Amino acid sequence: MKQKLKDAATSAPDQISEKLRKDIYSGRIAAGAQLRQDNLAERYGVSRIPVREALRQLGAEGLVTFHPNRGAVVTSLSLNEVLEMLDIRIALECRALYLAVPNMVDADFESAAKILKAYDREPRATAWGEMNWRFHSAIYAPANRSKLLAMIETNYGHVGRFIRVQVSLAAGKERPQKEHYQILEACKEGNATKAARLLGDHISYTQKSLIAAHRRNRANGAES
Amino acid sequence: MKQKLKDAATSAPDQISEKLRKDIYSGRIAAGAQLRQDNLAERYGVSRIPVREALRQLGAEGLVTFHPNRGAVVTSLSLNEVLEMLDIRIALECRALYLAVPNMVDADFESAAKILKAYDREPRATAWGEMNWRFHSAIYAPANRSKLLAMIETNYGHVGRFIRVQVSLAAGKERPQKEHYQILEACKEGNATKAARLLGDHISYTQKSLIAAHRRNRANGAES
DNA sequence: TGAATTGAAATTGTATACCGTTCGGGATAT
DNA sequence: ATATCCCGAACGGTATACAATTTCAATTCA
Repeated sequence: MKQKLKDAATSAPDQISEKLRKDIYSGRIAAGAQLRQDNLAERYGVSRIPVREALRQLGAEGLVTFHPNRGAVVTSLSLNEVLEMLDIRIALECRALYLAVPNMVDADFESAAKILKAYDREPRATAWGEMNWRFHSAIYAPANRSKLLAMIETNYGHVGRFIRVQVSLAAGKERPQKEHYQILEACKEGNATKAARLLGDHISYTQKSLIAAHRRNRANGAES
Repeated sequence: MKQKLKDAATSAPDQISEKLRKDIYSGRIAAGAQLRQDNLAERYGVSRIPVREALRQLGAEGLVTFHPNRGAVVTSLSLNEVLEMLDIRIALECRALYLAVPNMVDADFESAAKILKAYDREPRATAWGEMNWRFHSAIYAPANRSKLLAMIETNYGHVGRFIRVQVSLAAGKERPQKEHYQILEACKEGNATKAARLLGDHISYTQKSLIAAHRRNRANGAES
């Protein structure tokens, strides 16, 4: 478990926060988990100082929450908060797509179509999340707005760990894929407004799936 | 210059980052300024450790930029980066307004109108920025999306220090105010789509003003 | 039996000390 | 005069040490 850091390529806090970010995004460190400074310091072979700085960074990104004198835990979001993050996804991604459409060339359509075809052939549900991101980021890339795209990626990663399990199994991939093809078609037509509207509906459907899944859990599982 | 921190209300890094944030937003610490850890530590009566943690937080928010082994400086944005931040403003604020309109009641219209009237009567250009924010945040509030609103506020604050000087003087307040009244009118009609469109045009006009101001500066001032 | 208490271990928070890098100025060489 | 080198001061980065707080279990008291 003890993994050394590369020396001096980037600063220690940055390396640590990057590793933690991945672990949190991927779900290897679950929501609500305590992040003990001593553990992390020993794992990365450093003192607690750079660990604390990494945690502060992640705190500012919203990935971890600080409790005064009680340390940091991986942020855990309520259903309503996840729905709000999806609202933010709608805002950012629709704008990015709207700006991207006028800049798209044939190569962009082809690479996006290629991703969708691979998606069709992919049987493993665990890989769908990655393919979904590859499609979405591919159609936003022509917007050529690095800050906007960075925000989208952060937001997407953050919300991902809460929707992967429930949605990809519950909603399957048929309907999302159909919508992906429709969005790509609107892009080919050069109709930015239509593409953005379809994308909004697409993400909004995720919101509805989440709400439905939550209602189902409430009905089946224990109360609370 | 030495200002003590309140004891233990919130953590020292949080208090320090909050003060620094205000100083940067208000322009009291200019873009590009070096943030010396010793100075800040002495000013706040603490060691460099909590100062460094505060800087890391601000770094994650994009307000300061770290140069390895050379410390932190207040982030400075190019024209294109400011324009991109305004694109993000359009994305987030149009969505917030779109979600807010269906939730608005008469009291919301009245308080927004009151802000606009006070804005009309305000002669000091330095106060316009604050009034502008009061109007904008007032019409987004009924969306009842705390995370979205927090993102909007962060983004607005961040971009503010780059546009205040040039735009408020160059564009005056006549045209923005006219647009504010039009937006409020669309809200009263309950036409969320129209309100969002007008808001997008409103912010987009800021982009155009910035570009024009930049072109003017280029023409008048020194080369580079 | 159960609630309140206390004290030690665990953990966070921060000051101090030390190491490594960067930067600027002066000496030397061309 | 200009360029290069070197050294020392200044500064950033992090390990260590210590102080403060929380936690939890054992103990005491009702």
